[in-house]
Amino acid sequence: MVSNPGVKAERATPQRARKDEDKEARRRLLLDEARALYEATSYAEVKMADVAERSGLAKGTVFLYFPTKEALFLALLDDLLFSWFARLDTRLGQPDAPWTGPWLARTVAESLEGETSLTRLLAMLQTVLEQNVTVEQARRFKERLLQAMLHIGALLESRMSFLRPGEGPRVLVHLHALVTGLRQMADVAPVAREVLASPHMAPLRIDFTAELTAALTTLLRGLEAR
Amino acid sequence: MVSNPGVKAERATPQRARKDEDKEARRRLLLDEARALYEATSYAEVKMADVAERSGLAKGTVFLYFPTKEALFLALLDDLLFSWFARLDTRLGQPDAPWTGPWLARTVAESLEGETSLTRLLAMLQTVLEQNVTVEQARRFKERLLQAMLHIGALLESRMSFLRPGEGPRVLVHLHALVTGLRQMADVAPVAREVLASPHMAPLRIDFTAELTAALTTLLRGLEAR
DNA sequence: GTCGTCAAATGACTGGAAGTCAGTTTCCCC
DNA sequence: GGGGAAACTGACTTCCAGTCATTTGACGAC
Repeated sequence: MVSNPGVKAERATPQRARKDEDKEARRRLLLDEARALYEATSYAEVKMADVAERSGLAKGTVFLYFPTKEALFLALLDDLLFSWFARLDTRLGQPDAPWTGPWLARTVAESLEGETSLTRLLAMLQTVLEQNVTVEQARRFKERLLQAMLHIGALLESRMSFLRPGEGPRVLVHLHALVTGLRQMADVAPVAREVLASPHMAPLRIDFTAELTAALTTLLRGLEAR
Repeated sequence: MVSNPGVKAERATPQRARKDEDKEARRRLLLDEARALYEATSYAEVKMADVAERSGLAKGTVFLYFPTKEALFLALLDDLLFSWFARLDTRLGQPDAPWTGPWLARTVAESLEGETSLTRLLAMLQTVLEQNVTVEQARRFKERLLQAMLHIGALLESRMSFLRPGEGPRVLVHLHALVTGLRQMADVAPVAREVLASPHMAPLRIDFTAELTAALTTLLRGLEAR
């Protein structure tokens, strides 16, 4: 790779990332390429060598930035999850928000609409991603997750009067469970997709957004009706 | 392995399983050993070679009974799931059953109490187990799952008057989602267990049975309160 | 400008597990 | 008791995550 002397590259990352800034850019590049591959296939089908190739780097280099494949994908999940939390936070902050159960359910479900990568990764968090990762990385992730859940949980409690103290985060735990579980059922392996195509299988075909909205609405109604 | 001529073995499986009956016994043996290993460790840590060794067979033999590791564990899940369905069915058939929401929630949650293997496997169904399995095996599994859900779903509808037509199976879908999601959160990787031990992490520590009972009760109350 | 240094990058190599298959052995039936 | 079908075996292949000795480019010192 030879730099072109005629054109002044605009903040192109050099061949060697020495500054923290460039390292960060390289890290991002790897996450983006990993995500692109993951969206096109599945976790098992994404090879570290492919991530490297797409990024224009050698395989060994990927392992300088992420010690294991699981660490790479946990970092990706981290990224997607907390940027989603931030977006949800913004949406919930709208001044004209009605704060009814159905509204909240719809808002949450819709905010997860294009977030397939996020919810798919979330469904693998404990069974796959946390299996081969340093305690430190796991801690940082859980710590941030806790922060976010306490923050949003407190917001829920302050706005929805039927929630008792401590129930905000709890609702989020149930939400997390529903998201994880419904994504599993909705986002089905190619093999199973074929199987589910036949008409009588309809009850097992899940529309993620619709089902999440329904379940969450019901759950909130159940809390309100005590 | 030499058979002892002095003792007449009681229905011992011969070295070669030629009768269907003996093949079935061998299949069971493999499933049991796989389960034992899985309960002691995790999916990734169970090696096909270990399953073979524990069963007193060669590695190649395991692959005569199950074409892939995923197929072996999907068969195990199949076993556990449908025997659980049968037990649940029995429990629900008790003549003195009160058929209230909280009762149903408790009954279901309690029936899943010692079933950690079942729920752990369920949480991996789509993300891992269906990834490397024949269409045929996937079809048989889904087909049986559908049967069971329609059966139990119909039972729920007939006993709980607030359920509208078609909502029985739907409740089961949400139940499945909750089970899957809560098991993920409750049954945590060793790394994460250490992380979650600190006191301020309490909101992220989940008691599976308690949380499932709570969520399911709320969900049913929400349906009743329409 | 160029030279020395050192961290970044490389890619051939290792280890380990799933899955294969040609050869071996058992046991059923004639 | 012997012939043959098929169950079983385990060395071998393949594939991929992860390693590490070596190479190379960026940058500061002069």
